[in-house]
Amino acid sequence: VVDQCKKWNLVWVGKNKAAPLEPYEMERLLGFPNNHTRGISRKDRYKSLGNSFQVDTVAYHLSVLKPLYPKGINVLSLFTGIGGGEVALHRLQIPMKLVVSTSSEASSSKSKVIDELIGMGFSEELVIKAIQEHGEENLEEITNALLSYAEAEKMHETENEDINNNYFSDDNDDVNIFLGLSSSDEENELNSFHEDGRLQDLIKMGYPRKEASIALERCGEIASLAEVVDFIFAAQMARQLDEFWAAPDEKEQRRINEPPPRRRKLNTDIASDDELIRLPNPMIGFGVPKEPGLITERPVPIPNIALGPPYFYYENVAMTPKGVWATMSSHLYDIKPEFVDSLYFCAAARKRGYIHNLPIKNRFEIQPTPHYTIQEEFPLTKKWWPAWDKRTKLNCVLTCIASAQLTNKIRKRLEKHERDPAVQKDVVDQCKKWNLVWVGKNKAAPLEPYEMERLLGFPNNHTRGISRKDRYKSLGNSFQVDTVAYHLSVLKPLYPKGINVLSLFTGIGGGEVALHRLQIPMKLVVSVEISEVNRNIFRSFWEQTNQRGDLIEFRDVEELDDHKIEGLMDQYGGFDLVIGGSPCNNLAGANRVSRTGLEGDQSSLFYDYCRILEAVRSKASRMRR
DNA sequence: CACAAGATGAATTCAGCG
DNA sequence: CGCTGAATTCATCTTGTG
Repeated sequence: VVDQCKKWNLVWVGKNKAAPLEPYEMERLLGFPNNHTRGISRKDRYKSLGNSFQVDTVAYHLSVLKPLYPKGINVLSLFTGIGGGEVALHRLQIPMKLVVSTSSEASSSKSKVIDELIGMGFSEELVIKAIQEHGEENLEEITNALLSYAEAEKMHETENEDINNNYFSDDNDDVNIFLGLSSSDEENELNSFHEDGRLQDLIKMGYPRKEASIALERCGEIASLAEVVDFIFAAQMARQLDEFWAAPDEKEQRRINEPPPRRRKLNTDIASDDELIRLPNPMIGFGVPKEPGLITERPVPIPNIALGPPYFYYENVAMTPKGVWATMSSHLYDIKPEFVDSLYFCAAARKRGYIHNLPIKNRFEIQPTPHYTIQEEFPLTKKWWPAWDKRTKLNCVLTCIASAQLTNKIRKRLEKHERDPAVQKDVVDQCKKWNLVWVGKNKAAPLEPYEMERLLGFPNNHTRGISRKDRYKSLGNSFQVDTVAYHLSVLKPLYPKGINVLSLFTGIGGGEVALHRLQIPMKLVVSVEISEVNRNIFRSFWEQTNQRGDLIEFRDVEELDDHKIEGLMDQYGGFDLVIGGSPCNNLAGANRVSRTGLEGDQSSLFYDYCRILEAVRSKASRMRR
């Protein structure tokens, strides 16, 4: 195994889980700023990074230039690549008055060269001006033009200061003052990225050790100190607000679940009127933290037959074909679904319906809470976010992402017509459609898997070790952990000693992660999941978090017949929670091919959820007798 | 075989308005 | 109440490449 690890340069990212480096990790190893190569295909990122300088080494050699050229240097950069030399000079704080860059890769490097010119030490206005005057095709003329500009540029030397300091993180002015560190100290600080170091600093700054270490765990090791501080601060704010909302006034609560007091028009549809379930607006279910409209009693009480325990929790997409939720509700004891949009819990929308028989009083959030806006969740994007892109929330995380070509197209369009409102609107539309974030000048890129993990409330690297495509698919199909945890939080006081969980369609274990983060011990988890990669991820999580309970895995819901269920319940004393979200393939709006409704090939597995739930409930009632 | 890229709309909701 | 346009959406399939 070690031989293989050496051969392929693997690192250990989980129990028995060795994975190749991610592009952003290579960037760090080679001394590049975060996201330096982002916006091109993964393959190209590896290729470019593999062909690049190690910045610290080169910088060591180049450092002798610093006293020689206090006012800056002119650079002719051959075979520039991703600009390792320029990055080295930049980090040495040697001003680059001029960079003329050439590259042997003609086709793909043109815009890359332009990016270098802009990103490294050159005034962006000048580069844009040169491009506009000479067309982006003619590299020679552009560089000539820049040469002549350079003369004029000599006058104001210190102009470029604000382009600097995009290393590793965001605008950390506040933290800087707070820590009382000089900027060079801080750079070393951030550069070392030592976990203990960051923890020590946080404690020194007066944060409780536990809070600090939770925040570190949640933010992940690539987060800067500033990000972590931000995170803790937001969590503290959230707690205060939580206390504020803990005593809700019972008056203004009627606008929640489908209030229409009068009958609608006479209508001959088969499944209309009572059958038709309308989505609430705003989609806050029985209430969400930090928003008005919290209620503590269900408007429609749970039928006696469905009262828990055992409790159950069913989830699926909110926007289904018509009548689907009415059908699902009718098969789940006529309980009205609770529709919640996860944008009230994190920085991304996720409209989902939940049918459950849990109490809804005294819910609480898990700490620390995620950030509520894109720019706070991903501070690195703040620097590049155009003023005309008004988004503060992302759209729903799906199973597919945009190609790197789209990033390229967007950049080229913006380099030409940055100020054209029509182009801006078109770009924003594309960004919304593909859920892009700004990671560089004119550079809008899709989210990385680890960023999706953060958005959805999973620990860093939760899905690591499988192919990128599978990571996106598994994450797109998952719960938003904070949302689910908010609903499940009522179980905590009920089961201080832990619970037995039957987890259907486990996926990557969103429900279990929620329980884990609620610190509700899981004495037993019986998990059913068809996909092998997902089972591996979940088992990894189980081992990594040192769970003491038993984990029993099944592949298919078909395997779980009444006999097996009763056997398990006899052996372990029954289940306390049945949790799962059945496949949404045939219900989801993004499906152009087989959106065939609840009776579709995969989505019809909903009926297996019902069958198994009923088996569990009837056995439980017999066990009580 | 794995993966990246590209092509492939419709169902549903909602705000706004007459 | 009906209309219109805009916005959103836990995706699938084929093809080319290495």
